[in-house]
Amino acid sequence: MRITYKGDYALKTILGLALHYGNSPTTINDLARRADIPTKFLEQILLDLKRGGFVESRRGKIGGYLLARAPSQIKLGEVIRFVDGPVEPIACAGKKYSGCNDVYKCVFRKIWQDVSLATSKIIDNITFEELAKNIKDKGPVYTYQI
Amino acid sequence: MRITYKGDYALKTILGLALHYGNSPTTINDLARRADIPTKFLEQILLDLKRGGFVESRRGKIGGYLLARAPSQIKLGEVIRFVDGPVEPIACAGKKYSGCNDVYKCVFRKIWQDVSLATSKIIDNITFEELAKNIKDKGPVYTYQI
DNA sequence: TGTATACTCTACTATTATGATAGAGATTAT
DNA sequence: ATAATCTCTATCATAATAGTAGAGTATACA
Repeated sequence: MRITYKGDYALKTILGLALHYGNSPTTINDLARRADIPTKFLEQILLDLKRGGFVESRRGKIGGYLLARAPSQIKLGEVIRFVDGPVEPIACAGKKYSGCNDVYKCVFRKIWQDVSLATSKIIDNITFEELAKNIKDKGPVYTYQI
Repeated sequence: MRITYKGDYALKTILGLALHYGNSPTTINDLARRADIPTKFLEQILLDLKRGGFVESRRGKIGGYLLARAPSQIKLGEVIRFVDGPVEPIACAGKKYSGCNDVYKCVFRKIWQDVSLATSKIIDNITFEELAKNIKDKGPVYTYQI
């Protein structure tokens, strides 16, 4: 797994929305400013996240973005996989892979699968509700660093 | 962590040499043919591995490559890190990182560090001696698929 | 001492991914 | 109407990846 800037921005943005969950929509500009993300880049990322079913949008005045689901229903791993692709360090570790002559004899494949599993156990076991709680526990929301 | 072709080739090559440990040098051509690696690409990789202290070379007729250390003294993780870089999924998970305003408040950093640690525990806990043994246990050496 | 074999070194190239930027268009509250 | 806001497509610069090419150097052996 490698987290790109795009992935990093996506996670920070979802967290930003999670901290605002239940309230009015947040604008792209606000989200970009708070997490220090180039606005036009974030536009594209948010469109992606919308297509992925993670966020919803409202157009026009008082428009902005909202989470499409409760923070407790969004796992870290889901977002990462959607934005940055599979967590496997190499394609041959994937379940469906069959590119080698004899995958059963490859001693490395098992290791990459172990790594993938260990990674998944971590990222699929934490939701944005917990992440938001961690932030809130650290101090007033207006000072958070995401 | 992402394993590139270069990394994959490097690992397979070290394993190929581990299977031949104690014998005469193996030529680039042999290594390339056995693991289905483009010869000229493997040349460069082997020069890298030599600079990294993983292999030694003999020039001229009956020349070729040898492991610089016993397979039991070469860990998988060492080779991966040398060829493909740090295992951290994002730079901010590194020990020395200090790029953010306040890394202590970033809820993601801890997660990436957990992932890095879980990955390291796997790849730093297996040597090429064990990998070679796995191969040998699967059948005659001349049929191995690395 | 010549020559075949094999490693060494530097340069070059094609393709793709990444990280953006630009600008025109569509929607909506007031 | 109009200002604020999201939407969509195109474009671009840079770096990484995965090679390829070719001339040069060292060595065993006849």
